[in-house]
Amino acid sequence: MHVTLPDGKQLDLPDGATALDAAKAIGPRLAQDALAATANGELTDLMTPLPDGARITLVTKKNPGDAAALFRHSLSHALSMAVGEYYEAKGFPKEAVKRGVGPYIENGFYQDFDLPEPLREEDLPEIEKIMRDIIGRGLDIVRSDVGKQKALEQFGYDPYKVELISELPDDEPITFYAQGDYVDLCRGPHFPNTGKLPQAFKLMSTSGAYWRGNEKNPILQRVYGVAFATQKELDEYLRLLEEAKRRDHRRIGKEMDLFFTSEVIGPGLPLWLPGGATIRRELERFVVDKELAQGYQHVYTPIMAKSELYKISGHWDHYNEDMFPVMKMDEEELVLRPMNCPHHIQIYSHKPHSYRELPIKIAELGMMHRYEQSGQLTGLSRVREMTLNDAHIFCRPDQIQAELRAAIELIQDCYNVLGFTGFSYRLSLRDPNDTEKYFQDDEMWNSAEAQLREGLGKMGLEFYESPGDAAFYGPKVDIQVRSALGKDETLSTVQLDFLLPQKFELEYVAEDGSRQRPVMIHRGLLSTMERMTAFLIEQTAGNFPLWLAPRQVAIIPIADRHNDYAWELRNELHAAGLRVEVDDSSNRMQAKVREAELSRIPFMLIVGDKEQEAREVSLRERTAEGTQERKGVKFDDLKAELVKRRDTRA
RNA sequence: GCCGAUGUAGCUCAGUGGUAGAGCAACUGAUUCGUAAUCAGUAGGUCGUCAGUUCGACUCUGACCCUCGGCUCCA
Repeated sequence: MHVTLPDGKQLDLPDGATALDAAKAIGPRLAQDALAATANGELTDLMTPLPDGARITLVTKKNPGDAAALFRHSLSHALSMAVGEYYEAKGFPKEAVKRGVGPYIENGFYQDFDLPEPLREEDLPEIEKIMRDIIGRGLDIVRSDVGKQKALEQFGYDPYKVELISELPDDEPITFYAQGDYVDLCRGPHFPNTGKLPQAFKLMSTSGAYWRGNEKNPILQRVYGVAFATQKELDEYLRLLEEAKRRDHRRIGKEMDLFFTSEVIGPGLPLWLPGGATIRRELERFVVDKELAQGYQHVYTPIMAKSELYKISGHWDHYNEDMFPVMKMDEEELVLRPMNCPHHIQIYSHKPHSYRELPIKIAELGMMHRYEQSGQLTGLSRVREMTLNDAHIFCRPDQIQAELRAAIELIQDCYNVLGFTGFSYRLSLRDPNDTEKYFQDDEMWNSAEAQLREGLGKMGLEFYESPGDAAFYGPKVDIQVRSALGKDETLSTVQLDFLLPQKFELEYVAEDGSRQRPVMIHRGLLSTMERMTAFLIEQTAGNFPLWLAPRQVAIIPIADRHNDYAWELRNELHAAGLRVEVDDSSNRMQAKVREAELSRIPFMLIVGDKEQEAREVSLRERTAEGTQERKGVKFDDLKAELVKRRDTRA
């Protein structure tokens, strides 16, 4: 056989040769340095026979390519081996430790175990020590092929391995990887020797995980680790985690007195304190004004309805279990609404409509309730009562494209003001094989999906398709916004729906007097007020722009004799609608500055003798670049500037 | 919901069976100060809830509740 090297040279090798053989043929130095290889662009290891005629490259420290995937995977084996030794040292037989899967993941790896006694977090440093020892031992990682029968015998004690092996084809050899006396079923690829694994890893946490992700299966204990090629990268990653903690909206929400939950009121039911309520009110004003300007009509509809309504819409079939249980009143069954659309549909069908009226855009800050699983609740981002910035556009089929464009442009416009720059468009389609989730009407789906694709194309937007992410009633354009921590979150969505108008038999009178069926576009802009607020807190780390800041201006008199002047300025700013306070405590000015900084108040007006005399202030402003000081600023100019900044939401 | 961890003053946390402590915040007094902490004093807790063990429980046991991490990456 032969292989082709990156420089185009051909290398003749004996049949069944591995990448290590190839490296040896090139030179002993390379054979020493090689960590892995690629064959025809795919990552493989040094122990696996190469396909004849493959184009190969060798992975080394200097040419690492995707080596991280390999060493993370090999580290999960080291973890697996270490846990085995840990329990053996405790006196358990080797067979007492059973193993689920142990793949590499983004930034690291995990391994699932079924253990004779649970592993606690404080055991992790000890396990980590054994792992480092295993690396130190410099064990060769050896690949071997075994027949299915023999594999079943070897792992007879481990029901999970037996299950996995049983599902493999009978006639193909089954691959094992061994290091020292530890052997595991694995398709690889792996590093050639434990001694080449990086030491820049850390075991992070343990948790429960169902065998094969199915909650009907037994629960295994999962150990998570992170791993990088260099200590520097690991440190950087750990720093990022610290940063995430620092920005966590639950932490900042507490520090800034924005919201809380009460055990007496119930989990997932947040209470908005005055500060959080201010942010929310500003956001609501902002978005409602935008919508009104775009021809949306705002309504209020009840937060409950007869369960019958959701049976018609189809929500009942799909989300029954995620709704609060029905309340029986007299002869009626009521539910808290999990969605606003059926209510807006009632508004539409309240009276007949002419084609001339369309599009009709019904909007609401609509409160909804969903019975989220208790383990899913988090701060403001996953709650059981939420207010959705929701709208439903009822239009003629010939208006779809214009309405799609208008909806997406409105979203872009709002993102611009909110300072969201990193976002992408996801076209969420149905999974045609999932007959359970999606209503069955190929023609309707094809047509709706084609309309969305056309709309995105016409706007020249880049997008990616995601089958299986559509709503049960139709496909959608989801706008994924990159969070401060680099995770994509779906905030806005535009969904095309031919189904609900049919289910509720919606109509309009066409030009020729015939009855026609309108199309619905479901449009979420700012998501729920809860989620958007959480997102903004993390985005800004609590350092809100002036218009959103719960506390906008702090006036700091240097000594008591400046208090009157401070209050005079405060009253003027307050009259101009700014959220302003005077710190007339007996603290020293430095302490007052510190208090205002810690409270994340964007503007501090410091006033002493000089300022008072000239009706000036000394300004300390928090900017993206850091603290900025401006001395001798005319108060009237500053007031105009603040009002302007607030009004333009700059 | 499931696995694991956690719960002590408003906040951050200490306290390994003998009636609970610190710093910050609060309150009182003194201080009047030029861009991130002035000093002194006072007050503040049915130690998540309920039961049990014990002469005695914040501490040990059990149940429940809240919160946190995970259950999405599949040999």
